[in-house]
Amino acid sequence: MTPAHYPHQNYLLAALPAEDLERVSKNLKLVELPLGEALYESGSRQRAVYFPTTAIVSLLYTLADGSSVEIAVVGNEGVIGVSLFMGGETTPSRAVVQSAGYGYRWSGKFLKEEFTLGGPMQHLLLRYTQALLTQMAQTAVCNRHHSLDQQLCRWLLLSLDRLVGTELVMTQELIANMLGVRREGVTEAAGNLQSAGLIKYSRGRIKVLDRVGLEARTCECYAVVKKEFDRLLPAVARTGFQRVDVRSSTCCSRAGSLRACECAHSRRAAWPARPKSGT
Amino acid sequence: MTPAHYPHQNYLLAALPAEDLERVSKNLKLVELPLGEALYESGSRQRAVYFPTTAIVSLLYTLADGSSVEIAVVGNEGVIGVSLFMGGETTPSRAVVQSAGYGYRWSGKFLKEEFTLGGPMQHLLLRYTQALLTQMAQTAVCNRHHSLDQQLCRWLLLSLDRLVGTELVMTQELIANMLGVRREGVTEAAGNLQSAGLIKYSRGRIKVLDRVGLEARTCECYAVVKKEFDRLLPAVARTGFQRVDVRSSTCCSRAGSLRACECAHSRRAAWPARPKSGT
DNA sequence: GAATGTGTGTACGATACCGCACAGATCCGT
DNA sequence: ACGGATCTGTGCGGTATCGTACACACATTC
Repeated sequence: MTPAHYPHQNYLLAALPAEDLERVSKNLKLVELPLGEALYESGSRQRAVYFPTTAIVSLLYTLADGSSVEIAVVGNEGVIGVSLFMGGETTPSRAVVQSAGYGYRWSGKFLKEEFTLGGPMQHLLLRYTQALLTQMAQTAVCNRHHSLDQQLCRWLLLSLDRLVGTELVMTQELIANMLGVRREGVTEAAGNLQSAGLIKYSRGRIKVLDRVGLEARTCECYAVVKKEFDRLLPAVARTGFQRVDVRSSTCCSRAGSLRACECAHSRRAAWPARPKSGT
Repeated sequence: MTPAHYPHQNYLLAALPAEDLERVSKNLKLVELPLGEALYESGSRQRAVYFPTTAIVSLLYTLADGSSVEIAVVGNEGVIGVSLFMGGETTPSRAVVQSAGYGYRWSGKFLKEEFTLGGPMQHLLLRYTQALLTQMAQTAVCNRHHSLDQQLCRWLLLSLDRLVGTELVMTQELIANMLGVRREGVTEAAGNLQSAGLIKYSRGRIKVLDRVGLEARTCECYAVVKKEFDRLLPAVARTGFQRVDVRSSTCCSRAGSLRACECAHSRRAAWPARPKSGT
């Protein structure tokens, strides 16, 4: 069971028109992204962008005292390294693989060439960046106003949306680093969710039992971010999917939204894994 | 004493090469931006971008329960309405004038035309957007990790950098809304700063007495954001200033950085008002 | 100079999270 | 089976901020 890899497992790449994807694909290189690997460090010059397919990457900021906070999370809906096309070349934050998997590496040289064409790729990258902007803004909001319980729900949902299945491999210690809180705080919050029957925790594995329950318990921040991603990057199923070997069946063709169907034939219908229930 | 207004009072516009600024200026419209005016509301379609000259604008997010948080602050170093060229047209946040003044309005139609040219204006707008990204990220960090005292210092400094002079007109109530805390909390924090001799407070007027002291007392977030703005938008003095009636004197010509000189001839050397002392 | 409104200072219990310390539980290599 | 490492649970005092309530200071108007 060695799963095949395709560029269109990343939604941004999948959203490209056929000819653009073909041109771009020539320079994409499939890379493994092991847990903990840093795709770039604070202030270091970035040489390439990464389009995750099965990996999840956190954008982290590390403070002078060593503590850290997650600024945003990127999975197969996005790209790591926006500063390359935004023009800054570096950022003060780091990008660390939070969940091991694969992704496509695209050299900065080719990226910039493609970007200056002003075509669909530029358009997609900029819209994605706006979505990222929203995610960061909402992280700021959430950090200020919401309880750790709520933030943990939000974080679980954001991760879940970028994964296959309902299990995440992640210690409480790591989650604490992401959320910028104590490990004990996460233990307590996770305990609350577990008693409520929403998740099942065991030594670095979190099984989500009741996604709808999580959505009910989280703050508005999750929905705001998700809605904005859906709004800004809606064209995926229309433009990309049907051309590359995923047959357009009824459930998929009606998409017009990043929201994927849950039917079995889709190699990755993970982001988002399900329609949002509440709002 | 009616001060004259020029597009190049905004640093982004000032950074444009002569011919570009000339072309762009034709469609710029000077507008007054009174305190409290909303340049756009959450989710509403934006029709134009604004380049503040003397006004300061806050990007605010308002929660379902009515409380609000400032996501970022924009003055004469930037532009309001990035979603217009990023492609989203709207954002979940609002833009509210925090300090009355003037700015230039640029219709979305002309903006998009100019943007697609891929020239200096596109370049500048994207780099500015990256700086904005950093500011938002750092706001998230700060909200998580730093004390209200520190955050107030950061906020005062960010505002001060975008103003002429050392006095801000702003009630504690409003500051509390920006920082997303109670008004009483601001009273206490401001009291601390006042006892320390750093500021003087009186009924909606804050006079900054010791800027260096504020910088010493604030968290690293301020310096990170400022440094990133300086790094991303350094070319102002080189490209823009010398052509438009500000003579390039020794102190200004060596700039190569947004950091303006403090000599008297500069119409607005307010952002940043002074070299940062610490770090 | 009295009345009203707006802005600021203070007080006090409640609470969420912190920092630390340590115990129990599970996993892994030998 | 054992020992060590890693992960999770719990307890406790400390602290920053919250929510609420209210008194005071200053400005404007009549």
